[in-house]
Amino acid sequence: MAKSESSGDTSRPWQSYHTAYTNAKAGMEGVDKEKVQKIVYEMSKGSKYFENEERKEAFIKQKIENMRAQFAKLTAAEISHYQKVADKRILELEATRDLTRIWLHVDMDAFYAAVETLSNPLLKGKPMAVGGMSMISTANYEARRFGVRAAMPGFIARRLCPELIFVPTDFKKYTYYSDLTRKVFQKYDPNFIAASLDEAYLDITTACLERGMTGGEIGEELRKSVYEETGLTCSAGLAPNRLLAKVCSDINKPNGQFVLPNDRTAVMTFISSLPIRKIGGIGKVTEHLLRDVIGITTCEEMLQKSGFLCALFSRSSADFFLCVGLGLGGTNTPQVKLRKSISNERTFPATDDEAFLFQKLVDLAEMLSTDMKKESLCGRTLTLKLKTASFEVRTRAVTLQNYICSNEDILKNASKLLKAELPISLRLIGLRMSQFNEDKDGNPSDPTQKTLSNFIIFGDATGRNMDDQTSFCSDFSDDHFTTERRTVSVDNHEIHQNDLRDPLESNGIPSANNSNDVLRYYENELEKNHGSLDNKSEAEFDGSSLDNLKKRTNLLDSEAVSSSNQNEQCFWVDDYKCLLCGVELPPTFVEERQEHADFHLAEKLQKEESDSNPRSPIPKQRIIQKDHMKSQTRHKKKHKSSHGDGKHLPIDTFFVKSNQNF
DNA sequence: GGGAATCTCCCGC
DNA sequence: TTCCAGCGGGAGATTCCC
Repeated sequence: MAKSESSGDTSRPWQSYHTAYTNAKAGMEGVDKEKVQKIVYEMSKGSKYFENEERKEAFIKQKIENMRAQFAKLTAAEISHYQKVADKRILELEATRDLTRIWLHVDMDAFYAAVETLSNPLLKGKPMAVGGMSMISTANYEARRFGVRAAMPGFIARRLCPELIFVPTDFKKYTYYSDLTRKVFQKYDPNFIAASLDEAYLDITTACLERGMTGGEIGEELRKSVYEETGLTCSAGLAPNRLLAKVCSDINKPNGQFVLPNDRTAVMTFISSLPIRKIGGIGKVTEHLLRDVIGITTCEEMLQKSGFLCALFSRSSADFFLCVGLGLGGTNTPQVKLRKSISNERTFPATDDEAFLFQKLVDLAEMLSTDMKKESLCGRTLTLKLKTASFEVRTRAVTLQNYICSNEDILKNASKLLKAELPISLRLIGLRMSQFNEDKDGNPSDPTQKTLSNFIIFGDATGRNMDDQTSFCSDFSDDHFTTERRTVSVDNHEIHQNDLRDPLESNGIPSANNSNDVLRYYENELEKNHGSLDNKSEAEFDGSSLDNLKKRTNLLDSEAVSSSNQNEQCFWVDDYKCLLCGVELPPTFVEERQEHADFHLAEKLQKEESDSNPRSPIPKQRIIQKDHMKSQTRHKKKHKSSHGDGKHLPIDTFFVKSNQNF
């Protein structure tokens, strides 16, 4: 959605609509790019996705503006200083150049699509994509001629190519063929690095020496061997390091290879006109930042403008950019890296149906637990990922006292995180576990370090056992991250923690396989909670459908999970009339009702404040409200900072990639 | 101030 | 008709506690 610098022609707005799939990919030469852009734009315009892309684009624009302002403020003395810093760093990096290794990057051609064609020859020669209407994983070369490519929604792909054949993904099949290719790779480098199912890096220096062959000859032999073993073609790139080998493998795709000699001049010539976007780790955002702030579009310019890179970016980012300019990349075989996290996520039609959302959580917890057990993993940081109906992504994490891997433990903690976000309309839920037990033997460790999480979850930092704390953890008071309130007053009626326990708590967790059970369980819980309120005012409830029940109990439920909804003073007579002032607001006016309730709450607080004895305790509601505001402020601040400060580029990308590619 | 936890962002396949 | 994934990695910023 980049309404970027080039979007001057308002009669052709699609020209500024840049997405991952409007960029050229191998096999897309000759595609009418403008036609594709126009179709993609027309089909996306007005959607929630489109609106979110616009929001994201605005943030990037702001980032660029911030960095431009910094750029403009640089004094002559500062520029001179940073140039010296850069020159020194370039010399240091140059000294690390190693031209003794020969790296080969092998990339299978349209892998998933090729495998599918292999198992169904009728697909041969026809435009085909692997995936579904929502998203396609890859497309064969026939489909790419229409502009269809990976990471494109299927419905757009079909518009571009009406005769497109869709084939569902079958990872078992791809893994099988991937294993076959890896057996071949192993012959050339037993320590090869598998980057994905269809990509690998091989250090073939030893193979070249032992066989008296050049890198190019080995590349040809390896590709032939892969074809013989699998019936699939691949492309290869040969270069002195992984970063360059990766770039090279894309040059003669499909079924070809490119050799970059182990010679400094050859490397520097190769890199000189190379667009920065070709480098792994430089994506859309980084490309825009470098181009629009400093005017860098080629790798060579990284060196020419090295002083500005050092002035505007963090040390590690600048280092990465300078390495790119010098054509340096990884030459050593890195140690085998242990897995850092494991996750599951699922997309579904956007909904705010809490029973549905909790059922999704049940499913995800079970999947995650199964996956963790398969790999003998136990972790202590659980992250809940949410994508709202408007495509906003949120994550909420908790670090636990003990390492966990059981379905029950995951669910118990995940549901607490989710509860704190309700009510919410979501289109995706994900669960990720990290901070694994290092010994990987599945035995829970007992980290005794006192942490904020311990405090939050256990109410103290003594490291008491979770089971001992079950009821407390399930208490909604911990949703407010406080330790003192074990009951909450609702108009003089105390709701005990057990009355409001987590519907997915381990005691009585419904079967993950039976969504009806979950729904029934959830409904029971609603009714239980509701019962407490019934004591207050029978007149409010007319005992009708579950939907009405849910609507009516929403108020109370929300109190239990969100500190923003402390509207105890507000009751809706006949489900639409405020008991306090008589204003009529139907249940569908959720936000308006909330605002109205907040108004009464504020009114009440004001009254309490003026009436209260200065020495008496602060009213509970105020504590809650304050907690909430604090939390809100924190989120707002983060939001602002993460988008407002263009100085620090996410280095991770670079060094994640540098780890992979160097 | 340091360390841990949390959250967001970026990237690639 | 359908209407933008799932997974993994990690840096940087911020907040909080000690």
